[in-house]
Amino acid sequence: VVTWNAILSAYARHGHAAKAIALHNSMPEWSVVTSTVVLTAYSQEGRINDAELLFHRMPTSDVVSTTAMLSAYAQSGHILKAKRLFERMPEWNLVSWNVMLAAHTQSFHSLEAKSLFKSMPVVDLVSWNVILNGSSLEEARQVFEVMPERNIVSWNTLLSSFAQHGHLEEAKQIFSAMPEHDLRAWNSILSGSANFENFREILRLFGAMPARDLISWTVLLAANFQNGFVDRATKILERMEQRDLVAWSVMLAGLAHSGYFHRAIETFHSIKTTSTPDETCFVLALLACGHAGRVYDGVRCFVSMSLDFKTRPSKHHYTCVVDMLGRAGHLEDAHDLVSSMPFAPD
RNA sequence: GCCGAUCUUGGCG
Repeated sequence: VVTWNAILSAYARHGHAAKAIALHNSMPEWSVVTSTVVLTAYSQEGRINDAELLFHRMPTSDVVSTTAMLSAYAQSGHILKAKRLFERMPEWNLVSWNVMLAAHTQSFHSLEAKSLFKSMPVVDLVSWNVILNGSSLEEARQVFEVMPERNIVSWNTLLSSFAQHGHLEEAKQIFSAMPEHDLRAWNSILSGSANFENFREILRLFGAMPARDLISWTVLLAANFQNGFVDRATKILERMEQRDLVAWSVMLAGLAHSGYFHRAIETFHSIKTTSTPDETCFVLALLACGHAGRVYDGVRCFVSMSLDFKTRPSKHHYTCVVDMLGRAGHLEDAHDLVSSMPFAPD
């Protein structure tokens, strides 16, 4: 079991949560550790219901598995469930406290986070990093100064706060002051520049990077679209050695944003041949169909979501289709869809 | 003694 678990967690840790989930069925024996790894994998895949089901079916649970469930709730935005579980836990440790802390900052409840932080029996560097991450720009500087120690995560957190808000001068100062630069740091600066600086600067940074990963390439792809270089962007995507759904949706969004609705729809069809589109891809495809006036394709896409891909259409998807039908003058169909959808119309 | 949970980078909203 120990060996199997090690393999499972190796998959999960390298971003292959789906493989870990698939693999665990063929294991001869299970332990709490197995369930915890799979629970975390479900959470990474956004399958919160499966995580919950697994958790409730576990023959035994301990602090670690309960904390994993807590984290799954927190990451999926179920803060109330997280709170309830936290209160019912038989024992707490530093990690479970940190998870609750992060649950609050991720929901922007910074006051609650602060009071929780103050009430914690012990705090460590992770707790400080969570607080740093939940701080406003002005506070972040102070928190960073006051922290008893800092690591690369602290530096990256500070850096990305400034970079994401367009304070690039300060971000660059922080970058130069950092003891070391990992890919995350480079990517933070790159994406900050992509959103707030001119295109030459992005190219310069991209060229200056000691290494590039899928995220770096995706940022470059998006930057090309933002600057109107549609053909360059297309070539970049073709030459990327890996493409995930984020890269594909940047492509879809970029094409649609530039008015190439038909090319976006073609792209969507080619995505389907190699991967399972996620909710964002479907939204973008439906929007493209709507703008291109391709009602038939849009409806087919919408139907195939649940039929072929087992993806439950969200309210957002319904809105796209209703909008598409409305624009095309199919008012009755639009109305029928609104009355048949499992959401309250808004 | 060995395997599992928490913090930092890219897409639509």
